[in-house]
Amino acid sequence: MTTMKRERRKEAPDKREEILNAALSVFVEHGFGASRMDEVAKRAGVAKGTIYLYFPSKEELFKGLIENVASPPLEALQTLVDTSDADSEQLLRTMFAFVKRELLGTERRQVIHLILTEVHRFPDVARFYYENVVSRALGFLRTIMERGVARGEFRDCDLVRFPQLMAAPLPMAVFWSAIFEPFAPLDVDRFMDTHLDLLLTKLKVKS
Amino acid sequence: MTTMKRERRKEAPDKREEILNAALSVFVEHGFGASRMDEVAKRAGVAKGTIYLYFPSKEELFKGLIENVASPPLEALQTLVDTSDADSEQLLRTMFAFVKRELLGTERRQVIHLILTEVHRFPDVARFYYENVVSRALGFLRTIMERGVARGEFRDCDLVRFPQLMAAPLPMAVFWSAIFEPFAPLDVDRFMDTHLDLLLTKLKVKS
Amino acid sequence: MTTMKRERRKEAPDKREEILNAALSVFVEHGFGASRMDEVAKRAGVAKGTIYLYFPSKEELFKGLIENVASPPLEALQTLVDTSDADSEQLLRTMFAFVKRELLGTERRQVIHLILTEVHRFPDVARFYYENVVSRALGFLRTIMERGVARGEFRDCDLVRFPQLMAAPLPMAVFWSAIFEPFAPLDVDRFMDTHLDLLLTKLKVKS
Amino acid sequence: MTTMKRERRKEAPDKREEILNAALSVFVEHGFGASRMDEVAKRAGVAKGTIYLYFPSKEELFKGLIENVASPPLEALQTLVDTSDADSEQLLRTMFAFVKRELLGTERRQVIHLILTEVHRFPDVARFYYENVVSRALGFLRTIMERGVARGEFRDCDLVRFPQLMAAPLPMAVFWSAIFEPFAPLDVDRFMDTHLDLLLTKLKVKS
DNA sequence: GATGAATGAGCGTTCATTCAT
DNA sequence: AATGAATGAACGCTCATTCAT
Repeated sequence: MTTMKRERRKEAPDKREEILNAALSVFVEHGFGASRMDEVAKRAGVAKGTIYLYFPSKEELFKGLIENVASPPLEALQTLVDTSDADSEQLLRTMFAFVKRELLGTERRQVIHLILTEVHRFPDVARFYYENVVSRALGFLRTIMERGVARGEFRDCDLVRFPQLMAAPLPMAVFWSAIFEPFAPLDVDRFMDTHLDLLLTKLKVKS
Repeated sequence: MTTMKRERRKEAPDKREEILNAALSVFVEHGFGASRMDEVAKRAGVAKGTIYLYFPSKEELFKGLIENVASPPLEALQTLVDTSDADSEQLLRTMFAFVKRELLGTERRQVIHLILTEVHRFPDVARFYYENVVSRALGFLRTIMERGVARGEFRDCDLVRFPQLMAAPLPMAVFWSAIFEPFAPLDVDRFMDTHLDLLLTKLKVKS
Repeated sequence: MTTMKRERRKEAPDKREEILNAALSVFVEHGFGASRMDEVAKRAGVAKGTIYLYFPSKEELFKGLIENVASPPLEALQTLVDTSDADSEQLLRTMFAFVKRELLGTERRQVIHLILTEVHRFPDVARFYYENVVSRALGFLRTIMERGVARGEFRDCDLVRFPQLMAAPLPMAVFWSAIFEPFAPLDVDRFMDTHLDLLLTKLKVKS
Repeated sequence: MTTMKRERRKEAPDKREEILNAALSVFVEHGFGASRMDEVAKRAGVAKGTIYLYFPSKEELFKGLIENVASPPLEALQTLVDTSDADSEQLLRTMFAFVKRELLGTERRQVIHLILTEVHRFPDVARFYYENVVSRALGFLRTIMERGVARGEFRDCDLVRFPQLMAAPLPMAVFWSAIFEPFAPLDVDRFMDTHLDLLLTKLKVKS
């Protein structure tokens, strides 16, 4: 009856979002298969059935989670690639900085690990992830390279056909952090920098 | 009933080994969570209960299995690195050929995938793996590079400090094959060649 | 808010009736157990909660519904039996024609099926049904027969004591249609005609 | 250690049979849909999972139950029809006596009711029931009639084409017993006798 | 009265593990 | 040692019912 009666309402943090956050933490902690909807519900502060008002199944919840986590950085990258007027080297440097900061430097790193370890048993999700995330991200890399070649800033080489090679340190870093970090830490920043240097050495050499 | 006690062990084609082999194939096919002890038993040709005479639980079976599958390729690499009298570039090329043929070109690729996807749930296995497999393999790479630099064949660069970078395409290729192959195939051989070319461009440039 | 109290009831096209109609169609389609209140609400054009303003539970909704669906055909039969001046055979033929046309030839067939399959779970509905529907309908048959015997048109036989026998093809036809129709269709019209012929053969034989 | 240690073993009443009996009593009591596997297990004196060692699903358990209940009388009828050397009227009388005694006079009556009320939601089971029970039983009736006609004992009439008509009192009796028995009992024996008389009146008249 | 988001008990099914033989 | 029938806890999902608005 007082004005504070329901603190929840003040924030009204979108129940869907709450569920996604809860799912994120539970899935990251236990993996998708070992996570129980009961626990997602408990952490989200809702009843089990409520989850199913927002997501038709556990698998769709997983998809929603992927989308939720991947969208902001993808949009940011899209904007970067579309609007930057820097030269290609600078653009690539900016992109690597972004990946270090936004992907490897946040909990998103764990989500990538989650996806990579769980997705193979759900072909449906795998396809979704490929089409909505992976191919878009690789497309950005390919665009940068093709543009660099067209402008005469980059050398034309097989890297253009294998953007996966430019992205290869990402899974390595993600897995290393998730598995070996406690006893064999990796300086992810310098690791990425070294890779960037490797790429630029190739791309900038006059052929 | 008692005088036969010793002979029995001789005849048995090592039931423990049979179970481990069966487990390997089942786990590779379905992953840890989705594998059923029933199927392991069936493939091993034993009763379900028998597995529990050799391994106290499904987890221990997995651990026992995973600690036993990396030795042969490592021995081959050890020999290669120790005995080759080729120049450093040639040695690196031989090593890449070996990885393409023995790791990525066989079912071992799926074993690597299995390990990468499941090992984070077994920290002690992770440690075992790091110490006995990963650090040894990375050590080979580091050795080749250091030797190359010492001989003046390779340029001294940060790659020496990040052998993980030379190995980064391995997890990428393994995951790509396991997850996206059906709808976005990757030419793993050319993928690895391109990476090798990338490395050599860096290592061979006169600074 | 209060002066409108009476008018509301006038405008509303009897929401209770809407719900009952919706419930009838849903229950007929799926049976009691498989019917969802959600769908009843949707077909009635009301919110789920609204149903509970008119019926305290799904069971009571079903009971309210089932007690209200048998009257019109009974009134028609009542009129038929009371006013017809045809001879007894003709009256019986008219009655069978009515049953074929009005019960077996319309969706009412499915309503009968619904009642027969679900009523055993609601003993008070069963009693209501016996007293208000079944015994009345059987009474018509008995009346026709007794009158036929009294007039010397029908032979006096045990059929008079078992009007259920004259009605027995009804449940058979209803169930056959509901269960076996797709792979073993029954020509219900000729089925009923054959039964009528059977009855008349008995009733008209000079003893 | 004593000889009585496990009384269970003495009877060893076939766990599958125990489960079927339990299922019979539970399904008859609550209907198929409302029955819980938990309760079947409890009444069978086994764990829930044990049921699934014998039946792959609740629906298959239902099928097993139907088969189990229907087989013995069907075999008996088969033998009767195949081996009897009585005349057709006598054979029909024997058959009706059998139905009265073995179907309507035992718990099988309730199983028939169960099937008729539940089967329409499981097209699979419906087909199974039609093919394994209904069409066989109707086949017996048709055989008797055709044989009777061929021998000149029965009149050739539409009854031959509608054996369902000869069986029509069965669902009527089953439902009456299940629904109205408490307040309007039906003398099922005389009911069936009257029907038989009705049939014979038709079949024996010289056309 | 009317709404519909939220609830949570309930169910069929699975499968790692046990244990009497 | 070896078996495999039996166990029962666990889980994803449903849906009748409630209740704050």
